[in-house]
Amino acid sequence: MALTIGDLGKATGTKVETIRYYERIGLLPQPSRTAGNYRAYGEAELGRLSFVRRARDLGFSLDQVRALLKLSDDRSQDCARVDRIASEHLREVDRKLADLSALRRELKAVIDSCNGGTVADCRVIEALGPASQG
Amino acid sequence: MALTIGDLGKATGTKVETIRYYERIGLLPQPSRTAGNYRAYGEAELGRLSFVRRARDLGFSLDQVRALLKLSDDRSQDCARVDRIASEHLREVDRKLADLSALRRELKAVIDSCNGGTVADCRVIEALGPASQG
DNA sequence: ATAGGGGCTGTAGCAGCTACAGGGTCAAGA
DNA sequence: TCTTGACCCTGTAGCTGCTACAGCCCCTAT
Repeated sequence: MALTIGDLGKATGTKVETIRYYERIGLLPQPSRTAGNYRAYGEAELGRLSFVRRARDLGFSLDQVRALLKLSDDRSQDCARVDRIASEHLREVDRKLADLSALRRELKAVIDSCNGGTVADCRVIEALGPASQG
Repeated sequence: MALTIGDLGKATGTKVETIRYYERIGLLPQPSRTAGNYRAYGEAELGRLSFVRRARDLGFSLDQVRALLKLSDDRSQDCARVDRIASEHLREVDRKLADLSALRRELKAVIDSCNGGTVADCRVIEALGPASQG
């Protein structure tokens, strides 16, 4: 019935080392141990790790995940605090998207300017050079 | 005429520690030194660091920058190799953009589902939970 | 002479893992 | 029963790309 760390990893798509890492930094509680000192997990731990994985997949930082876990542990708390964390994360994602697409535009322009001679005439190298800072 | 490391940093918008770091990892050559063991930079180094900065701003990894620098040093090389590095980077950027906007969509959906009760009814927490994996 | 603002080296820290080394444990097969 | 091999354990070091010290030296101005 109890899951080994390997089982838990397979069930959640998490590497064993990562699970131990999460435990070490206090994101996951220390599980009980078998006689042979193996970690033994149950449904609760599976749920918690799934939560962590899902939040990580949505791009939350480990600190944010920690905060979300804490909030989710106290079911009577105001949902607004959860919303605040998520919304701030969304704003950050939007910032990253904007930055990345600006970068993409610029990179594309540099690449497109290349007409394929030697490096001496290469627009990519030239675009990176000090003379073309502006 | 020679620039100190601080001058070079100001001229390129790079922190002094970062310049020393680039030197340590071999991205910048070791500059000559003054009698008092200060690094002394000239125009060449300024150009090289500007190149690095610009490439970094375009999201190239340090390894990619290293490769680009090597290519740009040999002006007779085929431009195609430069293009290949840049194009691969572009593809990577496109992948990241796609991932990030998928993530954004999902995150937005989770947030929008919140109607603001307690955590017990919070859709955000629920969406993160193990029951909603699919 | 001294105070400050730089410079120098070397090392440790950040996120978020990942990858060992060097051992112990456990179930299955010969 | 013994042994093989897959798994588990701890602890530590590595990855990217910096950043931030500590503890020192140098140079200029007053």
